[in-house]
Amino acid sequence: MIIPKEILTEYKAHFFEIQKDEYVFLEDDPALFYYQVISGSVKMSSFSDDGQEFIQGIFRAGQSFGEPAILGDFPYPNNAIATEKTELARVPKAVFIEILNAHFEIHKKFTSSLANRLRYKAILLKEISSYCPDHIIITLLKYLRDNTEHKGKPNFCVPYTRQEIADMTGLRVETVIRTVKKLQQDGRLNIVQHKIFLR
Amino acid sequence: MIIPKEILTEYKAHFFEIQKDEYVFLEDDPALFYYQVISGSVKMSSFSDDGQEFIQGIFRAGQSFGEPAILGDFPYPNNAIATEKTELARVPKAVFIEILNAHFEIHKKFTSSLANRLRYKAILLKEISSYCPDHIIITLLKYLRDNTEHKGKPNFCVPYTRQEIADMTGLRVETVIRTVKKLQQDGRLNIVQHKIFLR
DNA sequence: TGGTCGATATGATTCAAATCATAAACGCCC
DNA sequence: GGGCGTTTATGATTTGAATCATATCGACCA
Repeated sequence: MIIPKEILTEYKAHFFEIQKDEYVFLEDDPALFYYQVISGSVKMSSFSDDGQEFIQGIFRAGQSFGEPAILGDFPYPNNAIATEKTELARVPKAVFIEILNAHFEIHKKFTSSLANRLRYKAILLKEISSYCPDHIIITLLKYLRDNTEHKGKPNFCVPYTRQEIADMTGLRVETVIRTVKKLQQDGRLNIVQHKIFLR
Repeated sequence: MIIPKEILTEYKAHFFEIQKDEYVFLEDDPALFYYQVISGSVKMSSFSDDGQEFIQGIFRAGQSFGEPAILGDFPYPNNAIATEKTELARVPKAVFIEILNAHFEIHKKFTSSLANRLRYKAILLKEISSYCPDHIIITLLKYLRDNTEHKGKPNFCVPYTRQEIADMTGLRVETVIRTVKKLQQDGRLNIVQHKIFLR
């Protein structure tokens, strides 16, 4: 919970619910609100001219999204859409800034969170630009294993479909399917009933 | 100047000079210091197994680098190397945090800067993963034009070599050379004495 | 003035991922 | 239980950027 619920309430956050596949905001919308996921999950992605989706991030309970646009003062760079029935809290931009100003430790949590997302993108950028699919996918999966609630737990069950992995890396589904299969044959990951496991 | 010189001095920052091609720190070094460029420039990049360089950023006078590692609490993710004779200021991690705590407006500048770098990487990621070289290069050049001191000035002279553009996008020099030439033929940019111009 | 180095240029060839086509497996709901 | 949509699977073919090879240009300097 990046901003504690008491504080959200104290600053009169608006709590509301949206359905699966409902949009929270669209790419290029002016960034007017800070959003935090209470339950469910929200996907931020955009589409290229030929309709290919690129997933920039998926955010779950306790996480915030869209706040880089507020902090950096630019329009939302992607669409935000609920991937299931989802409960959200939101506060207007000015209130969000006010909260940061009043609570150093919250502000610090946000800079830390931004720094970590930056790291994720830096890793992915380097991978995508200089390695082959198996290296990209293994790096992505290991990053996910080591940077979720799972943290170091053994036998990490990858919570994404092959299509989602494709949409996070820019690879095609068929390539992901083939590569994941090859990685299994090489003993670098396990597949049990189509689910991908990484120790 | 993301942290004003008076404040750097007040907190007893260490000012020093390094020569061209001298390293400031290496990839995976523990992040112990905050660095700010006084004059000159510093390149952050890393190398893939086969020796291909990927440039994550180039930082000039007034800009900071390496602070995401401090703020996000992870090792430096890249090498930092001077691309010319360069003057730097540095303060230890704890002092940096202290400065943020004491000065909300400086802290805010850092969150804003992180958000903007995140935006840059998000744009590049999407481009590299779903578009062809000409689209990637035009998007990169336009971003650079609109997000440097240049801001909107007409006829932006791209301050990078074709090799550097290649190393920022993961394309090969030959591809960049060919693509840039094609873009010129299509009238989407100008080349005068090998220098690339974008209106 | 000639020499060296880094950047730009260009053609020929290769190769791996995208694309296209089609099918099987699974989950879900009426 | 049967039908439908989503996910996974697999083969055949295409394609465009990487790779390899080589040449030219320009700046700097001895």
